[in-house]
Amino acid sequence: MNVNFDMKSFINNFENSCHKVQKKSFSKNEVITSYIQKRNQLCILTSGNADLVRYDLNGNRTIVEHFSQYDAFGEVFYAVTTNNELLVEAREKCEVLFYIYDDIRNKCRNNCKFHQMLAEDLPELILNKVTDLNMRIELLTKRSIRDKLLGYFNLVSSRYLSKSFSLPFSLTDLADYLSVDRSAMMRELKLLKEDGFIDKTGNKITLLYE
Amino acid sequence: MNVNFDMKSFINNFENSCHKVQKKSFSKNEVITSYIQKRNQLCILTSGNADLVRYDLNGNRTIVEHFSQYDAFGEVFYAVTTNNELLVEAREKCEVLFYIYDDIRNKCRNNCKFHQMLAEDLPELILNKVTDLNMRIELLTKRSIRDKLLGYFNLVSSRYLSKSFSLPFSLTDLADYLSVDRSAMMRELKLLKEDGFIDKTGNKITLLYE
DNA sequence: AATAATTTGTTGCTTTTGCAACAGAAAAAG
DNA sequence: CTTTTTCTGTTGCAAAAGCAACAAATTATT
Repeated sequence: MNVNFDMKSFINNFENSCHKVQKKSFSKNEVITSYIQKRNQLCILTSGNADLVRYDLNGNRTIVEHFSQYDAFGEVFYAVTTNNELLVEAREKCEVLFYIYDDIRNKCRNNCKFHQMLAEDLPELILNKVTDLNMRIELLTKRSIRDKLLGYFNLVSSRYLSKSFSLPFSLTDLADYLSVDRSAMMRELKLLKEDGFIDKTGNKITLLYE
Repeated sequence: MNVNFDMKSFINNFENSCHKVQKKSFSKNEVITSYIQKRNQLCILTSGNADLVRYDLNGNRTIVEHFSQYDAFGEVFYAVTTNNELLVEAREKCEVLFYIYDDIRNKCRNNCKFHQMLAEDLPELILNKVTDLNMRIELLTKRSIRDKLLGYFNLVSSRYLSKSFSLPFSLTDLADYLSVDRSAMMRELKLLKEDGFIDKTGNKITLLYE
């Protein structure tokens, strides 16, 4: 199974091959889409970055997923079971392809290349999503803020193949992503520094262990 | 998109159409499979129930997923990124179909009905898995034990279409599933009773709100 | 360049959660 | 049927996390 599905070349080759696919631009903090109603929509972020965010009744914000270039999102990947608000918000200027589907598995009526390829590669696309979700679950099941932070840093570190990296979002957002209190997280970051596990300057982290 | 993929009739119709598919039995507490090595394996639980369990370095046990009849599992659904032990353990006597694949998207070399159908329905199967994972994430992002319990009870309640239901696993296991300390969870269950939110006799729960 | 808005960093206090330990109930094994 | 094992329910205490509030720094906006 090809786990290295190349969204970039897919987009470049087929983006314009179907007139049903719409491209839209969003500026910072705009809502790209919501998962409240049932929309048969698959979205691909072609530039910028965005978050899938949930606001619960207590006013807590959770960053459910973070999207960067060529990530796919939409209700295809998320059968809505909750009564909470689920929004995709642009973190910066974003370009997004919207693909409205009839039946995700079949080609669209126009029989265009875009849909044909997408239908073919969808299982893989979804499997990648599953991998992300599983990593997220692994993080969230860690019992302490310290373990969540270290778990997250390890992930980012192995993704960038480096012990030094910049966080893809602000510390405020990181707390919402790890689902912990921001000030408690800041305290733990300080302790991690004091205990010699990490170095931290702004949002640049260096892992000092292993 | 047909979200009601019927695994039961799929199994009944095609189980014996491919000699590559193996059926094995397991007794309570036996390890059905592990996710340590890369095995090209998709498993379907045809009877009994089992858990995907992770043991971390601190000795904490987490129930990552709970499987009952006709649930599918295996590394297809879980690109292993962790260095922790990931096991599927039988909770009771289980029967499991093992399907070793070459390429999940293509038919097997024998061109049998089983693989043909499975390849066709796989996207749907995976989407169901994604839904489960998202529900799990929603539970885990809740900030307190109380909210995790209520969130979980709501899920089970809506699945059984009843305010009264038996928990699918023991309270010890529930704590490992919600990723919280058992005694703290027991305390919170008692408080939920005292505060009139739930009724509880053994592992039978009744929701008293709404 | 000046002002407004957001994010970071910090702290004291409160609440929640985890840990350890144990007795009784229930379930499994012999 | 008896013994052993696991699970439930409970508690006191310790540790961790959440909350609230604020100043300083950074980043956007006009």
